[in-house]
Amino acid sequence: MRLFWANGYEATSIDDIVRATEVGRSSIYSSFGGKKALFLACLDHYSATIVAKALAAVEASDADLSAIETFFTTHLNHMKKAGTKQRGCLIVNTATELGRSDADIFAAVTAYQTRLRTAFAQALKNEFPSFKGEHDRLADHLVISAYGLFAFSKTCHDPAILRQYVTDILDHVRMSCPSR
Amino acid sequence: MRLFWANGYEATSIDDIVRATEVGRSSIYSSFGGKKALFLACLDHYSATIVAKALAAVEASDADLSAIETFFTTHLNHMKKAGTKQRGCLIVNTATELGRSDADIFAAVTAYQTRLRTAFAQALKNEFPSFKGEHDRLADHLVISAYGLFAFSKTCHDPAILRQYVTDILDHVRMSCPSR
DNA sequence: CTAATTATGGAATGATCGTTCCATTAGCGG
DNA sequence: CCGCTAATGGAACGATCATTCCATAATTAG
Repeated sequence: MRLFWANGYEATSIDDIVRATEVGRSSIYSSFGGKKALFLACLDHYSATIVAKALAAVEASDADLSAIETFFTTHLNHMKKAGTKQRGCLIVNTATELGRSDADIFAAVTAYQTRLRTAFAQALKNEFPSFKGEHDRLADHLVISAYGLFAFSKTCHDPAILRQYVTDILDHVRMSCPSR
Repeated sequence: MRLFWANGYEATSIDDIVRATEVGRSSIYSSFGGKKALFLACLDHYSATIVAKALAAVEASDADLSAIETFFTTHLNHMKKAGTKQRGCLIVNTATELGRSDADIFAAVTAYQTRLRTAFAQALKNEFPSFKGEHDRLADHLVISAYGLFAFSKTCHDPAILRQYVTDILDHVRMSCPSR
Protein backbone atom coordinates (compact mmCIF):
# COMPACT_ATOMS: atom_id res chain seq x y z
CA MET A 1 0.00 0.00 0.00
CA ARG A 2 2.82 2.37 0.87
CA LEU A 3 4.29 2.05 -2.62
CA PHE A 4 1.01 2.85 -4.37
CA TRP A 5 0.52 5.67 -1.91
CA ALA A 6 3.94 7.18 -2.52
CA ASN A 7 4.40 6.54 -6.24
CA GLY A 8 0.95 6.04 -7.73
CA TYR A 9 -0.66 3.15 -9.54
CA GLU A 10 1.14 3.22 -12.89
CA ALA A 11 4.59 3.90 -11.43
CA THR A 12 4.39 0.95 -9.02
CA SER A 13 5.25 -2.43 -10.53
CA ILE A 14 4.66 -5.89 -9.14
CA ASP A 15 8.43 -6.31 -9.02
CA ASP A 16 8.65 -3.24 -6.80
CA ILE A 17 6.17 -4.82 -4.43
CA VAL A 18 7.97 -8.17 -4.47
CA ARG A 19 11.24 -6.41 -3.71
CA ALA A 20 9.76 -4.26 -0.93
CA THR A 21 7.98 -7.10 0.82
CA GLU A 22 9.04 -10.62 1.71
CA VAL A 23 6.17 -12.14 -0.23
CA GLY A 24 6.73 -13.67 -3.65
CA ARG A 25 5.00 -13.05 -6.93
CA SER A 26 3.05 -16.30 -6.81
CA SER A 27 1.59 -15.47 -3.43
CA ILE A 28 0.43 -12.08 -4.63
CA TYR A 29 -1.32 -13.52 -7.67
CA SER A 30 -2.88 -16.44 -5.79
CA SER A 31 -4.12 -14.13 -3.04
CA PHE A 32 -5.33 -11.15 -5.06
CA GLY A 33 -5.46 -12.18 -8.71
CA GLY A 34 -3.67 -9.29 -10.35
CA LYS A 35 -2.35 -5.79 -10.04
CA LYS A 36 -5.70 -4.02 -10.23
CA ALA A 37 -7.28 -6.32 -7.66
CA LEU A 38 -4.30 -5.80 -5.39
CA PHE A 39 -4.67 -2.07 -5.80
CA LEU A 40 -8.36 -2.21 -4.97
CA ALA A 41 -7.48 -4.20 -1.84
CA CYS A 42 -4.98 -1.46 -0.94
CA LEU A 43 -7.67 1.18 -1.38
CA ASP A 44 -9.92 -0.83 0.95
CA HIS A 45 -7.16 -1.28 3.47
CA TYR A 46 -6.31 2.41 3.29
CA SER A 47 -9.94 3.27 3.92
CA ALA A 48 -10.17 0.82 6.81
CA THR A 49 -7.04 2.06 8.56
CA ILE A 50 -5.80 5.51 7.60
CA VAL A 51 -9.16 7.03 6.69
CA ALA A 52 -10.91 5.33 9.60
CA LYS A 53 -8.40 6.78 12.05
CA ALA A 54 -8.48 10.26 10.55
CA LEU A 55 -12.29 10.28 10.44
CA ALA A 56 -12.85 8.58 13.80
CA ALA A 57 -13.78 11.79 15.58
CA VAL A 58 -15.91 13.03 12.68
CA GLU A 59 -17.83 9.77 12.41
CA ALA A 60 -18.57 9.66 16.13
CA SER A 61 -22.22 10.22 16.97
CA ASP A 62 -21.47 13.38 18.93
CA ALA A 63 -19.15 14.87 16.32
CA ASP A 64 -19.11 18.63 15.99
CA LEU A 65 -17.00 21.26 14.27
CA SER A 66 -14.00 20.52 16.47
CA ALA A 67 -14.03 16.95 15.13
CA ILE A 68 -13.73 18.34 11.61
CA GLU A 69 -10.88 20.50 12.78
CA THR A 70 -9.23 17.39 14.20
CA PHE A 71 -9.52 15.67 10.83
CA PHE A 72 -7.63 18.45 9.10
CA THR A 73 -5.03 19.05 11.79
CA THR A 74 -4.34 15.31 11.95
CA HIS A 75 -3.27 15.44 8.34
CA LEU A 76 -1.30 18.63 8.94
CA ASN A 77 0.73 16.74 11.52
CA HIS A 78 1.28 13.84 9.15
CA MET A 79 2.49 16.27 6.52
CA LYS A 80 4.82 17.98 8.95
CA LYS A 81 6.34 14.62 9.90
CA ALA A 82 6.70 13.48 6.28
CA GLY A 83 8.94 16.42 5.42
CA THR A 84 9.93 16.51 1.78
CA LYS A 85 8.48 13.08 0.92
CA GLN A 86 4.81 13.97 0.80
CA ARG A 87 2.45 11.16 -0.13
CA GLY A 88 -0.74 13.17 0.23
CA CYS A 89 -3.86 10.98 0.33
CA LEU A 90 -3.94 7.70 -1.58
CA ILE A 91 -7.54 8.23 -2.64
CA VAL A 92 -7.02 11.79 -3.85
CA ASN A 93 -3.87 10.70 -5.70
CA THR A 94 -5.87 7.92 -7.33
CA ALA A 95 -8.71 10.26 -8.24
CA THR A 96 -6.40 12.67 -10.07
CA GLU A 97 -4.22 9.98 -11.64
CA LEU A 98 -6.93 7.63 -12.91
CA GLY A 99 -10.10 9.70 -12.85
CA ARG A 100 -12.91 7.65 -14.36
CA SER A 101 -10.69 5.52 -16.59
CA ASP A 102 -11.47 2.36 -14.62
CA ALA A 103 -14.97 1.71 -13.33
CA ASP A 104 -13.98 -0.30 -10.25
CA ILE A 105 -11.36 2.16 -9.09
CA PHE A 106 -13.71 5.04 -9.79
CA ALA A 107 -16.31 3.36 -7.59
CA ALA A 108 -13.83 3.06 -4.74
CA VAL A 109 -12.90 6.72 -5.03
CA THR A 110 -16.54 7.75 -5.12
CA ALA A 111 -17.21 5.69 -2.00
CA TYR A 112 -14.49 7.65 -0.22
CA GLN A 113 -15.96 10.96 -1.38
CA THR A 114 -19.38 9.92 -0.12
CA ARG A 115 -17.98 8.74 3.20
CA LEU A 116 -16.19 12.04 3.73
CA ARG A 117 -19.17 14.10 2.66
CA THR A 118 -21.60 12.17 4.86
CA ALA A 119 -19.38 12.40 7.91
CA PHE A 120 -18.83 16.12 7.45
CA ALA A 121 -22.54 16.75 6.89
CA GLN A 122 -23.50 14.88 10.06
CA ALA A 123 -20.96 16.75 12.15
CA LEU A 124 -22.25 20.03 10.77
CA LYS A 125 -25.82 19.01 11.61
CA ASN A 126 -24.74 18.35 15.19
CA GLU A 127 -22.92 21.66 15.43
CA PHE A 128 -25.53 23.81 13.69
CA PRO A 129 -28.91 22.10 14.12
CA SER A 130 -30.84 25.11 12.87
CA PHE A 131 -28.79 25.53 9.71
CA LYS A 132 -31.30 23.69 7.59
CA GLY A 133 -30.49 22.59 4.07
CA GLU A 134 -27.01 24.03 4.01
CA HIS A 135 -25.17 21.17 5.67
CA ASP A 136 -24.70 19.27 2.44
CA ARG A 137 -23.46 22.32 0.62
CA LEU A 138 -20.90 23.05 3.32
CA ALA A 139 -19.90 19.39 3.46
CA ASP A 140 -19.15 19.47 -0.27
CA HIS A 141 -17.09 22.55 0.30
CA LEU A 142 -15.06 20.75 2.96
CA VAL A 143 -14.53 17.70 0.73
CA ILE A 144 -13.20 19.79 -2.15
CA SER A 145 -11.05 21.77 0.27
CA ALA A 146 -9.58 18.52 1.57
CA TYR A 147 -8.80 17.51 -2.01
CA GLY A 148 -7.03 20.83 -2.50
CA LEU A 149 -5.03 20.44 0.68
CA PHE A 150 -3.88 16.93 -0.25
CA ALA A 151 -3.09 17.74 -3.86
CA PHE A 152 -1.27 20.95 -3.01
CA SER A 153 0.76 19.34 -0.26
CA LYS A 154 2.36 16.95 -2.76
CA THR A 155 4.55 19.79 -4.02
CA CYS A 156 4.45 22.34 -1.19
CA HIS A 157 4.66 21.26 2.41
CA ASP A 158 5.22 24.66 3.99
CA PRO A 159 3.47 24.12 7.34
CA ALA A 160 2.58 27.80 7.67
CA ILE A 161 0.71 27.92 4.36
CA LEU A 162 -1.09 24.62 4.95
CA ARG A 163 -2.07 25.49 8.51
CA GLN A 164 -3.29 28.91 7.42
CA TYR A 165 -5.45 27.26 4.79
CA VAL A 166 -7.06 24.95 7.34
CA THR A 167 -7.70 27.91 9.63
CA ASP A 168 -9.31 29.78 6.75
CA ILE A 169 -11.57 26.87 5.88
CA LEU A 170 -12.83 26.53 9.43
CA ASP A 171 -13.37 30.27 9.66
CA HIS A 172 -15.35 30.08 6.46
CA VAL A 173 -17.56 27.36 7.92
CA ARG A 174 -18.16 29.35 11.09
CA MET A 175 -18.91 32.47 9.04
CA SER A 176 -21.45 30.54 7.01
CA CYS A 177 -23.32 29.28 10.05
CA PRO A 178 -26.40 30.97 11.50
CA SER A 179 -24.95 31.62 14.94
CA ARG A 180 -23.09 34.65 13.64
CA MET B 1 0.05 17.41 -24.78
CA ARG B 2 -3.56 16.24 -24.82
CA LEU B 3 -2.49 12.66 -24.08
CA PHE B 4 -0.38 13.64 -21.07
CA TRP B 5 -3.21 15.89 -19.94
CA ALA B 6 -5.85 13.18 -20.20
CA ASN B 7 -3.88 10.11 -19.09
CA GLY B 8 -0.92 11.35 -17.07
CA TYR B 9 2.81 11.00 -17.54
CA GLU B 10 3.37 7.32 -16.72
CA ALA B 11 0.29 6.08 -18.58
CA THR B 12 1.26 7.86 -21.81
CA SER B 13 3.79 6.04 -23.98
CA ILE B 14 5.81 7.32 -26.90
CA ASP B 15 3.94 4.83 -29.08
CA ASP B 16 0.67 6.43 -28.02
CA ILE B 17 2.00 9.80 -29.12
CA VAL B 18 3.28 8.41 -32.42
CA ARG B 19 -0.10 6.83 -33.07
CA ALA B 20 -2.05 9.95 -32.12
CA THR B 21 0.04 12.34 -34.21
CA GLU B 22 1.42 12.14 -37.69
CA VAL B 23 4.98 12.60 -36.48
CA GLY B 24 7.35 9.64 -36.23
CA ARG B 25 9.44 8.40 -33.35
CA SER B 26 12.67 9.67 -34.85
CA SER B 27 11.35 13.19 -35.18
CA ILE B 28 10.26 13.22 -31.55
CA TYR B 29 13.65 12.11 -30.30
CA SER B 30 15.61 14.41 -32.58
CA SER B 31 13.43 17.37 -31.65
CA PHE B 32 13.04 16.85 -27.89
CA GLY B 33 15.55 14.21 -26.81
CA GLY B 34 13.35 11.92 -24.77
CA LYS B 35 10.09 11.41 -22.99
CA LYS B 36 10.84 13.62 -20.01
CA ALA B 37 12.07 16.49 -22.18
CA LEU B 38 8.97 16.15 -24.33
CA PHE B 39 6.81 16.24 -21.23
CA LEU B 40 8.57 19.37 -19.97
CA ALA B 41 7.95 20.96 -23.36
CA CYS B 42 4.27 20.04 -23.01
CA LEU B 43 4.16 21.66 -19.58
CA ASP B 44 5.68 24.80 -21.08
CA HIS B 45 3.24 24.76 -23.98
CA TYR B 46 0.34 24.21 -21.61
CA SER B 47 1.46 27.16 -19.54
CA ALA B 48 1.89 29.33 -22.63
CA THR B 49 -1.53 28.53 -24.09
CA ILE B 50 -4.12 27.13 -21.68
CA VAL B 51 -2.85 28.82 -18.53
CA ALA B 52 -2.12 32.06 -20.34
CA LYS B 53 -5.67 32.21 -21.67
CA ALA B 54 -7.28 31.31 -18.36
CA LEU B 55 -5.13 33.83 -16.48
CA ALA B 56 -5.27 36.59 -19.09
CA ALA B 57 -7.79 38.67 -17.18
CA VAL B 58 -6.07 38.06 -13.83
CA GLU B 59 -2.65 39.02 -15.17
CA ALA B 60 -3.94 42.24 -16.70
CA SER B 61 -2.70 45.36 -14.96
CA ASP B 62 -6.21 46.41 -13.97
CA ALA B 63 -7.28 42.99 -12.73
CA ASP B 64 -9.71 42.88 -9.84
CA LEU B 65 -11.85 40.30 -8.07
CA SER B 66 -14.06 39.82 -11.12
CA ALA B 67 -10.95 38.72 -13.06
CA ILE B 68 -10.39 36.00 -10.48
CA GLU B 69 -14.00 35.01 -10.83
CA THR B 70 -13.49 34.78 -14.58
CA PHE B 71 -10.53 32.43 -14.05
CA PHE B 72 -12.65 30.01 -12.08
CA THR B 73 -15.78 30.24 -14.20
CA THR B 74 -13.69 29.72 -17.34
CA HIS B 75 -12.66 26.35 -15.99
CA LEU B 76 -16.21 25.59 -14.91
CA ASN B 77 -17.28 26.02 -18.50
CA HIS B 78 -14.48 23.79 -19.74
CA MET B 79 -15.55 21.15 -17.25
CA LYS B 80 -19.16 21.40 -18.32
CA LYS B 81 -18.17 20.93 -21.95
CA ALA B 82 -15.87 17.99 -21.19
CA GLY B 83 -18.69 15.95 -19.72
CA THR B 84 -17.58 12.62 -18.31
CA LYS B 85 -14.03 12.85 -19.72
CA GLN B 86 -12.53 15.30 -17.25
CA ARG B 87 -8.87 16.10 -17.73
CA GLY B 88 -8.64 18.63 -14.91
CA CYS B 89 -5.47 20.72 -15.06
CA LEU B 90 -2.27 19.25 -16.50
CA ILE B 91 -0.13 20.93 -13.86
CA VAL B 92 -2.28 19.85 -10.93
CA ASN B 93 -2.40 16.31 -12.33
CA THR B 94 1.38 16.36 -12.62
CA ALA B 95 1.79 17.72 -9.10
CA THR B 96 -0.24 14.91 -7.57
CA GLU B 97 1.13 12.16 -9.81
CA LEU B 98 4.83 12.98 -9.61
CA GLY B 99 5.15 15.29 -6.60
CA ARG B 100 8.83 15.99 -6.02
CA SER B 101 10.12 12.75 -7.55
CA ASP B 102 11.78 14.61 -10.44
CA ALA B 103 13.55 17.90 -9.87
CA ASP B 104 12.89 19.41 -13.32
CA ILE B 105 9.21 18.57 -13.33
CA PHE B 106 8.87 19.77 -9.76
CA ALA B 107 10.42 23.08 -10.81
CA ALA B 108 7.88 23.46 -13.61
CA VAL B 109 5.01 22.78 -11.24
CA THR B 110 6.38 25.23 -8.70
CA ALA B 111 6.66 27.87 -11.41
CA TYR B 112 2.97 27.41 -12.14
CA GLN B 113 2.08 27.71 -8.46
CA THR B 114 4.08 30.91 -8.20
CA ARG B 115 2.52 32.34 -11.35
CA LEU B 116 -0.98 31.64 -10.06
CA ARG B 117 -0.21 32.99 -6.60
CA THR B 118 1.41 36.17 -7.93
CA ALA B 119 -1.44 36.89 -10.31
CA PHE B 120 -4.06 36.35 -7.62
CA ALA B 121 -2.17 38.50 -5.12
CA GLN B 122 -1.87 41.38 -7.58
CA ALA B 123 -5.57 41.26 -8.45
CA LEU B 124 -6.42 41.27 -4.75
CA LYS B 125 -4.15 44.27 -4.21
CA ASN B 126 -6.00 46.11 -6.96
CA GLU B 127 -9.39 45.19 -5.54
CA PHE B 128 -8.57 45.79 -1.86
CA PRO B 129 -5.73 48.32 -1.71
CA SER B 130 -6.14 48.88 2.02
CA PHE B 131 -6.07 45.18 2.89
CA LYS B 132 -2.40 45.26 3.75
CA GLY B 133 -0.41 42.10 4.30
CA GLU B 134 -3.30 39.74 3.71
CA HIS B 135 -3.16 39.56 -0.06
CA ASP B 136 -0.57 36.79 -0.09
CA ARG B 137 -2.46 34.75 2.45
CA LEU B 138 -5.68 35.01 0.43
CA ALA B 139 -3.80 34.28 -2.78
CA ASP B 140 -2.48 31.04 -1.26
CA HIS B 141 -6.01 30.20 -0.27
CA LEU B 142 -7.17 30.68 -3.85
CA VAL B 143 -4.33 28.57 -5.25
CA ILE B 144 -5.11 25.64 -2.95
CA SER B 145 -8.81 26.02 -3.72
CA ALA B 146 -8.03 25.84 -7.43
CA TYR B 147 -6.06 22.65 -6.80
CA GLY B 148 -9.06 21.23 -4.98
CA LEU B 149 -11.43 22.17 -7.76
CA PHE B 150 -9.23 20.57 -10.43
CA ALA B 151 -8.50 17.43 -8.45
CA PHE B 152 -12.10 16.94 -7.39
CA SER B 153 -13.45 17.51 -10.88
CA LYS B 154 -11.52 14.48 -12.18
CA THR B 155 -14.06 12.18 -10.52
CA CYS B 156 -17.08 14.44 -9.99
CA HIS B 157 -18.20 16.87 -12.64
CA ASP B 158 -21.58 17.80 -11.18
CA PRO B 159 -21.84 21.41 -12.38
CA ALA B 160 -24.00 22.42 -9.42
CA ILE B 161 -21.46 21.29 -6.84
CA LEU B 162 -18.50 22.78 -8.67
CA ARG B 163 -20.26 26.09 -9.29
CA GLN B 164 -21.38 26.28 -5.69
CA TYR B 165 -17.81 25.76 -4.57
CA VAL B 166 -16.57 28.63 -6.74
CA THR B 167 -19.32 30.84 -5.39
CA ASP B 168 -18.31 29.92 -1.84
CA ILE B 169 -14.66 30.72 -2.47
CA LEU B 170 -15.43 34.14 -3.86
CA ASP B 171 -17.79 34.83 -0.97
CA HIS B 172 -15.04 33.84 1.40
CA VAL B 173 -12.65 36.30 -0.26
CA ARG B 174 -15.19 39.10 -0.07
CA MET B 175 -15.92 38.26 3.57
CA SER B 176 -12.21 38.42 4.37
CA CYS B 177 -11.76 41.86 2.88
CA PRO B 178 -11.91 45.11 4.86
CA SER B 179 -14.85 46.62 2.97
CA ARG B 180 -17.27 44.56 5.01
C1' DC C 1 22.20 18.93 -61.65
C1' DT C 2 24.78 17.18 -58.10
C1' DA C 3 26.61 16.65 -53.54
C1' DA C 4 26.18 17.28 -48.80
C1' DT C 5 23.22 17.72 -45.04
C1' DT C 6 19.05 17.14 -42.63
C1' DA C 7 14.74 14.89 -41.58
C1' DT C 8 12.06 10.86 -41.19
C1' DG C 9 9.76 6.06 -41.37
C1' DG C 10 10.43 1.76 -39.45
C1' DA C 11 13.00 -2.09 -37.77
C1' DA C 12 15.74 -3.63 -33.88
C1' DT C 13 17.45 -3.42 -28.85
C1' DG C 14 17.62 -4.33 -24.10
C1' DA C 15 14.88 -3.51 -20.18
C1' DT C 16 10.78 -3.99 -17.77
C1' DC C 17 5.87 -4.65 -17.64
C1' DG C 18 1.91 -7.94 -15.83
C1' DT C 19 1.06 -12.60 -15.84
C1' DT C 20 1.57 -17.72 -16.05
C1' DC C 21 3.75 -22.04 -15.20
C1' DC C 22 6.08 -25.50 -12.87
C1' DA C 23 9.02 -27.77 -9.64
C1' DT C 24 9.74 -27.72 -5.02
C1' DT C 25 8.55 -27.19 -0.28
C1' DA C 26 5.61 -26.95 3.80
C1' DG C 27 1.73 -28.27 6.38
C1' DC C 28 -1.31 -31.76 7.85
C1' DG C 29 -4.84 -35.59 8.27
C1' DG C 30 -4.40 -40.55 8.18
C1' DC D 1 5.84 -42.19 8.47
C1' DC D 2 3.11 -41.50 4.28
C1' DG D 3 0.33 -39.31 0.81
C1' DC D 4 -2.25 -35.35 -0.34
C1' DT D 5 -3.21 -30.51 -0.70
C1' DA D 6 -1.83 -25.82 -0.48
C1' DA D 7 1.68 -22.41 -0.64
C1' DT D 8 5.73 -20.52 -2.64
C1' DG D 9 10.29 -19.31 -5.10
C1' DG D 10 11.88 -18.55 -9.47
C1' DA D 11 12.18 -19.23 -14.32
C1' DA D 12 9.81 -18.08 -18.50
C1' DC D 13 6.31 -15.77 -21.52
C1' DG D 14 4.52 -12.38 -24.68
C1' DA D 15 3.62 -7.59 -24.69
C1' DT D 16 5.11 -3.16 -24.27
C1' DC D 17 8.30 0.28 -22.51
C1' DA D 18 11.89 4.14 -23.87
C1' DT D 19 15.50 4.50 -26.83
C1' DT D 20 18.81 3.75 -30.75
C1' DC D 21 20.07 2.75 -35.37
C1' DC D 22 20.01 2.79 -40.17
C1' DA D 23 18.51 3.16 -44.78
C1' DT D 24 15.92 6.16 -47.36
C1' DA D 25 13.64 10.56 -48.59
C1' DA D 26 13.62 15.41 -48.53
C1' DT D 27 15.96 19.64 -48.56
C1' DT D 28 19.35 22.81 -49.36
C1' DA D 29 24.09 24.53 -51.10
C1' DG D 30 27.19 25.06 -54.62
